[in-house]
Amino acid sequence: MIQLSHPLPGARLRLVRVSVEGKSVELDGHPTGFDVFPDREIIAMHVNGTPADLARALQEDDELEPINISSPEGLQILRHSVAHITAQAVQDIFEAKLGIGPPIEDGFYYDFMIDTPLTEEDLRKIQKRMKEIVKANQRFTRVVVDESTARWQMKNEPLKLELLDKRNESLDEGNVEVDSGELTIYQNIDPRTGEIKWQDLCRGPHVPNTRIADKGFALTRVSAAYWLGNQNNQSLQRVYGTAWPDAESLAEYQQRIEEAQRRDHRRLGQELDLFSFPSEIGSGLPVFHPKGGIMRQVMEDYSRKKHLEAGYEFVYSPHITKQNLFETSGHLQWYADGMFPPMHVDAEYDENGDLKRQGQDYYLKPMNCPFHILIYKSRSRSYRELPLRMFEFGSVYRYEKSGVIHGLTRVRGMTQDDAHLFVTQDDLEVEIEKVLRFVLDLLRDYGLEDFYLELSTKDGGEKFVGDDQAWELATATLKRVAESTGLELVPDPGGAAFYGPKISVQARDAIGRTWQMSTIQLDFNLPERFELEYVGSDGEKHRPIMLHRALFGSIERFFGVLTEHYAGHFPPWLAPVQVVCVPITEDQQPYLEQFANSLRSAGVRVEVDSTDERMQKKIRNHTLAKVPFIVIAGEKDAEANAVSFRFRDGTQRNGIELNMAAQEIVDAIESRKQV
RNA sequence: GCCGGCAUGGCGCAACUGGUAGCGCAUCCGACUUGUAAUCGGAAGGUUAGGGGUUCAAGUCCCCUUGCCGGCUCCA
Repeated sequence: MIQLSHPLPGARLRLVRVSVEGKSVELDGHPTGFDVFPDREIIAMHVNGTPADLARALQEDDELEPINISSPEGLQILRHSVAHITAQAVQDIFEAKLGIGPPIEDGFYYDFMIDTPLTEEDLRKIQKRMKEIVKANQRFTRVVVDESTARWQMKNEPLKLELLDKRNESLDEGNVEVDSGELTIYQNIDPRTGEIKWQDLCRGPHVPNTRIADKGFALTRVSAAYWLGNQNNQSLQRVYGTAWPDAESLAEYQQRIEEAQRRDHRRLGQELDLFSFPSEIGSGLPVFHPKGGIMRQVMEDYSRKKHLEAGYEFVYSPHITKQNLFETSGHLQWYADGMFPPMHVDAEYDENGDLKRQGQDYYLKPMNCPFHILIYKSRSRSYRELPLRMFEFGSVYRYEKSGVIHGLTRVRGMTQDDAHLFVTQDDLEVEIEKVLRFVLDLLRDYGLEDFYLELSTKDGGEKFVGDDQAWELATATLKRVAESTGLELVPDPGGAAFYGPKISVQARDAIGRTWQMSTIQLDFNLPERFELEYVGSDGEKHRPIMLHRALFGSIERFFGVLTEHYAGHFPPWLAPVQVVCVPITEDQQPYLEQFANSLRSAGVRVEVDSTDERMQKKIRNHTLAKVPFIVIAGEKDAEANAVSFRFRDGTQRNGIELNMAAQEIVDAIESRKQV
């Protein structure tokens, strides 16, 4: 047993026995968490499993666990507290009403109702004020209130009053302001005067004082956000910030952001001359330049080869079709908003302007599935030919809302590496398993290694086709297959499309960001709508099950993801230019030309830099262009029948014999390894 | 779609409160011929995204359109 406080001799004691991290402790007087956790790194605690402020008075038999500022929960509390400081600063400077201010990944935000939008300069002012508040070391103080007191205290905060109204209706769990338990207000109190500087309706807990935020925070941006995330509600000003236990962690975070910016595929696409978005063409419609073009070709060719090996058949379909097809498929009912408007053709009018011939509407296709279905339906099918796997690099067009278009990751015109599989109920599980393994293997070949799976299931609601039993069976099958991979499986209840559950493959890139890649989607809907059939061994007609499967999602998006994953340092097999030869003087040019020719005949993408730049400049140019192999030869190399390698990271290897050099380059390309 | 910001030679940027558009890189020409990240000199290149307006005068102020950026909402 540990005695934490030392009572005066002879004083009468009121002893409180609590358990601290499983150890029994006796405390005297009116102890709080501060008595148990004096360490400055401990900013809050769990009391009987519930997070609480350190200032909370301890009760007999309380079980206490510390919350360290650097733990995930501690960081959330810190960030939430800094959100309060932000709000106080904003209200000190502007006439603003409070929205909500929760912690988010790596930071927090706070929403405000404010007449004039905030600017970058305002952000600096707010941050300056925040520093003053931090310095003043205000105490976060929790006050339990009843509803009428809360309403009185928040009488000038219309949005908070709205939250109190909502509390009486139904409350979302995880709401940081109020929950269905007791109502609390957090007051920021000046430690010298005891004056209440600011207060907010809030569930807490919070750090003990503003000083704890110290040097580890920064406001990052302002933007608009809808009140309660509903686009029918008013638009608020959202201030984003980040907060960390110390200045070093903040700097580290800021470096991480900079690193992500350096990797931004939009920037690298420009710098490396891979692709562009000519505004003349239209928003979200990329063109691939020769360097990006060859990369795409390599990516696609490799994918084709693998699909062929895995028993897929290649099909082709047009980019537009008559309206009727998308009526049958249901796309026009469900997704008309996301489709480009129709083009009306073939209508003819006489000289009076009267209709002579009925025209019709054609649509750009947003999906390939109806076309593949028509191929399936082109003749009757036997169970013997199932599973039937149709693959197409299918170009689709979706009318994405203007505000969501983003580089190559969200476009209006894209090419899906799309496959549709028609399977019997009996083959379903085996086939899903095959598809999932195929997908993971192929992604690994492109250099992504770290995956987890997400299982999107239906969650009540009416917007679903197919009977419950079919859903349950399909969901269970997907789950079994997903689990068999041994990868982490994250449930996504309610995430299913209306026509079927799905597994999606999420990949983590080189700097730990996750991207949704492939989806494997079950479809109960389309086989029904198109009345797909096959003849079984029993001679009867049966309905096949359809699987939709996009592997990269879209080539464009995958291209963008790979660009960011590799930061433009593509492995040789993908790099647009694999080798550049740099002669030290003009004299070595023919020597290197010959070497380059031998590589070229082995299929290597190689250039000889015969410009009259100095060789240092050439090395710089090709390093910046992120060419995997720079092959240098001077007089010494030529005499020795050798060349020198220089790599993107600046390392070099000199005097490599010509055949060895060529072999090494070809091997690196063929094995798809990174150099 | 919504809120805010931005748009200047191929690229990256400059031009104070309105006063006749500059720089670096890249490009082209010439000189130099060099062992691992920028040789020197010269030339050419812009109706300041497009359209309209205010003004003696607009890159700069106002309106519309297009595109981009940061978020929100959305993503079959």
